[in-house]
Amino acid sequence: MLNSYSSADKVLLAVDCIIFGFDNEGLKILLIKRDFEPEKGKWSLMGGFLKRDEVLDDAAIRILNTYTGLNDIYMEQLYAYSEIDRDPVERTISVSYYALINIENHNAELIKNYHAQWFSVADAPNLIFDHNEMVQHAIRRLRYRTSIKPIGFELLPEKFTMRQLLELYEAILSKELDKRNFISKINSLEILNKLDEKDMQSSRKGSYLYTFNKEKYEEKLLNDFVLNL
Amino acid sequence: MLNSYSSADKVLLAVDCIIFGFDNEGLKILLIKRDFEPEKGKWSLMGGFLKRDEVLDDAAIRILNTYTGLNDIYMEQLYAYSEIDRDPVERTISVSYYALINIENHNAELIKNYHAQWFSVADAPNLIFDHNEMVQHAIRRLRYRTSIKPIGFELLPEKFTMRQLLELYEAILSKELDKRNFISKINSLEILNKLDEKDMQSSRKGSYLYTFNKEKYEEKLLNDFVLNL
DNA sequence: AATTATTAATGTAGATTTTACACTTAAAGT
DNA sequence: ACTTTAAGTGTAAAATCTACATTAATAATT
Repeated sequence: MLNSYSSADKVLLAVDCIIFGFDNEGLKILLIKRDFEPEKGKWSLMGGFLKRDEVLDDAAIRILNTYTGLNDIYMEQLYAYSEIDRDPVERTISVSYYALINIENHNAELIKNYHAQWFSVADAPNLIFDHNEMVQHAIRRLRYRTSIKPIGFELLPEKFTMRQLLELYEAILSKELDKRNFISKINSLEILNKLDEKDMQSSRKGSYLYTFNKEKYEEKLLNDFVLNL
Repeated sequence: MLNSYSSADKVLLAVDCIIFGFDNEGLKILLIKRDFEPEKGKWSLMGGFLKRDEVLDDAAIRILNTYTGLNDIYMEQLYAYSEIDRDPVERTISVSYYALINIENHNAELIKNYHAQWFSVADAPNLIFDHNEMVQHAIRRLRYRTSIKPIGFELLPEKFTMRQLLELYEAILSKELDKRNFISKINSLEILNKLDEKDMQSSRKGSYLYTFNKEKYEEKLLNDFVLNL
């Protein structure tokens, strides 16, 4: 019988999380040093096994929480990896998820509780299993996402300057953008509130701070647009 | 211990295949009438369980072959579905795949061997489990794909008219396209060979037949473009 | 043989969008 | 008051996109 449930093989199903962060040094990913075998001591994505009574989205949230203490992070499913020997211990299929978080808001907790560490995407260490591939895949997805949905709310501090937003986009797309063109394209999305307040850290003149207009931002999350940067 | 392999739950991992076809009536999907419980007799995607020694891509190919006799169909992974009760018999996570095939080349075999049937995407029957959702998801993906990669090679006969190609795009995007603008945009991709031969079925005047330029087509498959139709 | 009917094939002007590019301004520091 | 630094701002040319109508080729009909 082709489709008998009882004769079908069962497998371990893992979830691995790619967490992107951003600070003024650029785009970062969060990695942990494995504290168990195999590959103990090597750098790795945060991963764990799906539980019997759990959906994948929840597993991703739980696993992220386990390793970082982070709560309520919206993660997006990326891809299922199934090479036979991708995990040397036992046949394991892994579904990857990615999320964007703000480094500064969470740094303290991270460092305190776990051997987790932020790395620049550009010079991250070699990772276990197929995790390097997952990261590359996630970056591609993030780039694509940037062209159809707003980005930044999750990655930037609540108040941010236009330069910070520009540099975020430059980091994700890994190319230079024209400042004036960028500003007018971003403004045309109408997702920003310009505050009266200025940030005086970065220059003598100071630069205006912005916040995201949450309603407009979320509307744009639902209704994709096309943004050619 | 957080990550012990031995204590982790194992699950059934299924693969479901969304097969798109195209003929002069529009975009179609291929469905089977389940010949086993649960939901025996209802319409369903072609699905099966991943084997222990098999990667997902191969499982998709095997399952498609099992239900249609089709070989060597390139399928693309779509998404992993994991709602707890999505399959009423047993906890099953399903990874969906989609593919594009040419209806005419394969019809005979299909009908002969299985209770498989083509349905217009527009008026397909209600499907079991979460298969409706999978189909909707696949259509969205197909639309997106159409805007960044060439399409048609897998769906159209070897020789086809510009009108057939136009109607394929219209079916996928479910909107009318301006014929002249379409032609010039497609031509700018430089993936077509115009033959000296004409198809005389469709009109008195006859319309030129085209083939895809395989090299150019495959190059464009690798290097995405932007196609605004 | 001439006429009719049908779909194929083709080009352009105006609107919109994108791109490239440089000077002035505000404020702090000296 | 002078210097320094990054912020802020507009436009003209180029490229792309859109809307749109006539002629051409052939088979079928008379």
